[in-house]
Amino acid sequence: MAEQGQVTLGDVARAAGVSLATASRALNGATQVRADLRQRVRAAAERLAYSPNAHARALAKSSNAGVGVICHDIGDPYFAGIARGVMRAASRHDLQVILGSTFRDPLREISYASMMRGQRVRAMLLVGSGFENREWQESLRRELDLYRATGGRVAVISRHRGVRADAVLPENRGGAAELARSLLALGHRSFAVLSGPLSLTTVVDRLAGFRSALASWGIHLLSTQIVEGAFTRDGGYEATQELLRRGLRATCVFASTDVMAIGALAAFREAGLRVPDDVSLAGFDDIPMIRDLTPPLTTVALPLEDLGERAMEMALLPERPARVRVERVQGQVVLRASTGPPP
Amino acid sequence: MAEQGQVTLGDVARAAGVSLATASRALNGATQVRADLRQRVRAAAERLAYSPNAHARALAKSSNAGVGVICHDIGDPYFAGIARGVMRAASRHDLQVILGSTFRDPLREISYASMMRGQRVRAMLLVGSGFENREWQESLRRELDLYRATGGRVAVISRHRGVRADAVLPENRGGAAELARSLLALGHRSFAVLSGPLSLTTVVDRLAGFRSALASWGIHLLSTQIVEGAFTRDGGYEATQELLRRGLRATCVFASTDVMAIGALAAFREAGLRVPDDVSLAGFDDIPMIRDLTPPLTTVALPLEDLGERAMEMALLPERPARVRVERVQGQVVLRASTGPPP
DNA sequence: ACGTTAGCGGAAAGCGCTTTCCGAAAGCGC
DNA sequence: GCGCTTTCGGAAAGCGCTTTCCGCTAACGT
Repeated sequence: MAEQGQVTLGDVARAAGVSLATASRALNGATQVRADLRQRVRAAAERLAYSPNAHARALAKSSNAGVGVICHDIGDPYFAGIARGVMRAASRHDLQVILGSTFRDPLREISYASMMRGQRVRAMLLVGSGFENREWQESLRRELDLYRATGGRVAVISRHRGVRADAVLPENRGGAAELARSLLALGHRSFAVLSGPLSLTTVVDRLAGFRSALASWGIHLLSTQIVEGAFTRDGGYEATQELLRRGLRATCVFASTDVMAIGALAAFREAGLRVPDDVSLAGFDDIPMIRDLTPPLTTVALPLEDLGERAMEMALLPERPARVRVERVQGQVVLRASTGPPP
Repeated sequence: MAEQGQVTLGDVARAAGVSLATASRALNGATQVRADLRQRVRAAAERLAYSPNAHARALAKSSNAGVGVICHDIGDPYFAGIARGVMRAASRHDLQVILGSTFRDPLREISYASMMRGQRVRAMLLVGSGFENREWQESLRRELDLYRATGGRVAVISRHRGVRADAVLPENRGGAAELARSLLALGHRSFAVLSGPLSLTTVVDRLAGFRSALASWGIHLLSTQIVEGAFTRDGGYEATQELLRRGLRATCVFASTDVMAIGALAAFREAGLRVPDDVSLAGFDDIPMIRDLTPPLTTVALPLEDLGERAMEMALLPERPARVRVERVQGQVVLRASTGPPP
């Protein structure tokens, strides 16, 4: 109980009058120990407020009861939703979660990965689209390869050209295409896109899917009608303002993510444009809050919490099979009041 | 590079042709090592893709470069915002973050705390109101005392009767009182409250503050006009429905948190009540999204990200002083369009 | 009642790293 | 040029736990 004092297994053993080895076995319950002894050890441990040193244990067993999770921004509802699923899964497996939030800095992503490798985490989860930059992809891939070489498991959610790993992949292309078809069915023939940073694969895929669906109707996106913005509410807001400055030549706007769409909604409102009467607006992800906007936002729904749970489970599966596993997750188009027929 | 192979400091030392001790010093840079040797060691480490085993290091130094953070629900925007601040601070100090999400289960809270004690984290951060249950408080307090007895530091955000720890305390009472005064100033004289679970100190404080401000105007809350609900959007939604069933006898409704207020807004809309024309609505916290609701929500703004950063910094301060430190954080009443004069 | 087998508990060898303690080598003054 | 101080690098002792290896006791069969 002293400031410096750490109660060790040895102390417990002594207090219980057994050997160190017996104490260890009694507490971990693997091998047989006489019931009364086990009881005595347990009691001693309790009495001394013994707390096994996780590092010593990890070192001795050369395995660790932790997993690492790296995301772009834990404050973003998209990641927060996924993180919730991850926590659930981890808790089921009695694994602690080490969290990294890169704030979209690729360097930080790599440094987190490296730190987690040093921690010898059981598995690593990369959440969110990777960076399109070859150099970083390369660094990250190297880091992950090293990690796997020592038996680590890697899974990713939605991403990462250049990283060969088990993956839970939202159908970004397919979802966006499906959304485009729904919008076409509403009668829209001219579109604009508020795109996230085109350095992210997710963004590229969603744009590609959307575009290809339009193309098969012979509709092309004007380059002036694609505005790139940050992956945030304000990014969407500003991109929309830019779009309006350029002159909106579309009856329907697709934002790469719901978060951006929220910003767009605000910008439209400020500009005096009514959604969906003057312009329709759709997003992607189905983060919880958008149901409560006015109007509620049309989107492609992703089961965020599931995504997290499934990726975690996947990373925890027994042995790495020869081929990477890929679980594709369909997005579900949800038409809400933010989209309607063109004016 | 083999499946099992872990590159150790010994391997690096051998490859560099120096002793193990020298290798350690060369890499950590504390003591003097000849420049050329250090270079050789660095090169060898690089070549072998050496990754220091964090557990071995933690064990040897008996100190760990991690902090633990326990919150109720990482998926909740309130915690997500705080978590963002925490991550920033931790990243500044090169500390890894172990995250626990209790999903409002006190048992899980205690088990996280205990696990983090086992991890010998440098500091522990408890985020979110504590449970009002004496028994849990007691268990948690014991766990934390044990943790501190071995030199651990604890800080809390917003909470925890029974836990004596450095704290960042949002002025829940004061903020709610201030809000009440603003609402009174708008002309309201009859109020209803959508309260979160009364087992949480935060909720109790906010209710008390609100109530006391009313009391000084001689206004009392009818017990039928206080409805308890879960701390979620749906909790707010259902509590509002219950309130309507009981008969709304108020011109203004105060929800303990913004998240609940969002549910309330939906429920009012469904019931055909216009906000703020028929009823005014206010929340607490100022989570980002409520600015974009229709109408934008009046609330008491808390600097969420700051809260996280400050608590983290506080927990990391050099030595524990004799008295616990307390930083009080004022909430700022932000009047938005969800409140107006009574009908 | 004796030999055999099974099973329990103790001693000890690590797990990979840090760090103290020392001896050796190098640099300095007079 | 000799003795002394100063550095620098190596050997070794842990950090707290798990686990193998073994000796011992107890239980069983005939």
